[in-house]
Amino acid sequence: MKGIDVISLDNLTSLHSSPITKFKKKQKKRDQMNKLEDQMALISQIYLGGYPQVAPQQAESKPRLRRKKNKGGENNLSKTKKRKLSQEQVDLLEHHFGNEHKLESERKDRLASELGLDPRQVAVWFQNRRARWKNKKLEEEFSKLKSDHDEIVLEKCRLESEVTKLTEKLCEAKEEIQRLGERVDRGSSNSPSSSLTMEAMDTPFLGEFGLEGYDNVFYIAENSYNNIPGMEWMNLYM
DNA sequence: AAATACTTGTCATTACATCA
DNA sequence: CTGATGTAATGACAAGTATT
Repeated sequence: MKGIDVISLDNLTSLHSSPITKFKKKQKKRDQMNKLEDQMALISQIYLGGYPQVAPQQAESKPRLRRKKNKGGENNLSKTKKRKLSQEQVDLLEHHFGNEHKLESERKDRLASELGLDPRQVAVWFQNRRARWKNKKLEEEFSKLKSDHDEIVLEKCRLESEVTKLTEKLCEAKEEIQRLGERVDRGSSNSPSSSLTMEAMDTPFLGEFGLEGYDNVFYIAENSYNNIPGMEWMNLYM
């Protein structure tokens, strides 16, 4: 039953166009009804035998049979014949698809008669072509996202190794500060008033670890080093 | 305004054609 | 012959619009 709906609807839809006046629409409606009557005749013909809905050019080659939902099964007469479009037909369709992916019914009819195909075939071709185009776009989008992702993962690895290196450097710096502190403490054990403070350590000290110009880095509120991972030790000197 | 009918598009699926 | 692949065709459904 559905197949028949499609057949009759097809000829109705082939007459439809979106932006047209009401008058034209009414006229088209009348034409549609006339066509529908023709279709009813065609449908009864189909029911009586065969499926003669074949485009002019295809008529003498292979008759197209109507497809049945139940595959195989009781009657083998209902086997669909699918006809491959010729290269010229495909080329022209591709050309039109390149210009515009949507197919207005006027263009569909024009193309169909130009190609010697059923308007329904042209519509179906465009539908399938749009689906293929969409798939291709999705694939392209996917591969682009994937390469972006791979790039980001690489960058993450790079940053992680940099963090590791800097952490190591920081440990070394801590140890060095510790050593210096102990040395100063030992040397000045007789004069407690001159213990080592951050004030006493100016840029040349920082420069020892390649931190020239980073004086401001240490302009942090008292005790706030607790909030910085790996910097808690700084509070010892604040 | 609501119900109904119709059109058209998308999506998933089926079935045929072709090729390795 | 057979399985994989491409694609024409089908059917279900949704959304938009016209009609009653």
